[in-house]
Amino acid sequence: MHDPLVKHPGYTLRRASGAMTAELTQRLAEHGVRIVDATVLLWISENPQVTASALGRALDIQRANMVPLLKRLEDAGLIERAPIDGKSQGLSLSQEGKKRVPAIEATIEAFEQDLLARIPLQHREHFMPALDALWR
Amino acid sequence: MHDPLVKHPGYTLRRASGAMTAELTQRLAEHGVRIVDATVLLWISENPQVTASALGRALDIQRANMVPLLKRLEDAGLIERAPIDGKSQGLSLSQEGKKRVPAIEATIEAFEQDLLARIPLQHREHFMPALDALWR
DNA sequence: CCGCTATTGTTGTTGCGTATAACAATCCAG
DNA sequence: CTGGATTGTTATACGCAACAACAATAGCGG
Repeated sequence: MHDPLVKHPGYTLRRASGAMTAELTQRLAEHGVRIVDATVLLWISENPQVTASALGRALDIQRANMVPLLKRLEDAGLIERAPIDGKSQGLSLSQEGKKRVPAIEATIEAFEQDLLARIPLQHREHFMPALDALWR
Repeated sequence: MHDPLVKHPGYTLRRASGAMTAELTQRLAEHGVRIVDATVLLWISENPQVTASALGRALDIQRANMVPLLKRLEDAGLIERAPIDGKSQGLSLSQEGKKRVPAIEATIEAFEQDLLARIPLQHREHFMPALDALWR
């Protein structure tokens, strides 16, 4: 069977991304969070009192899609909202959030390490710069 | 605003993949096909009389999800099915399909070129091998 | 040749991520 | 003070992938 896609960086990029996403999803499931959740939690952890809009802009998530996401994290008791003014609200980790985020962060960190480790040494250092060039 | 994700290859991979996917989606929309459609069309073009199951295995698409996909391509008059035996059917491009696939292929090829061109020269040759290591 | 297992195509349903349009309330700059 | 921009929110839709189940058929071992 002849494979017309082997040499296509676009297709390969999508496949690699899918595979990695699936694996990280599974690893994070043990903490009861999705990838997006973890990403948001990390961001809030590093930037307390961010606004939902600013968070969405930073992670390229539509304001509208932020709503159920944050509600989920709030219902899980991981984040808290505090009104900044009449229309904005600052997001921060709850006590429970602060307790659980480190483990989530460690999981992600371990994943990133494993990911890099799979790339042959001579290509490894070129990986991030190449990817960065594609969207930044 | 501090960004805790800059150095994460996993996150960057997902972002880059998303950005590229969005762009290719838009380019292919002018031909009235989605990315998956185009991928399937190319594969059928290179492997006439493939079976739906084999196609699914090659592209990692569930047999079940193949159904609406192929129906869409058939309704669009791009592919044809011919029974091989009582339970399998061979897929091939229709006349219309053969007429339109080259333009689709050219679009993809141009996209892949543009994608590679965005990667700084010194990293470019390392891109595919690195990606391949992540899922093959 | 028969029977059992594997395969094929299909249906239905679900989840996740993302996109768009619209709206009320609020902020802010001129 | 007013008008335009911003914020959070609702509702809705699309694209892709996943799972379970099923009938029909193929193909192999005995």
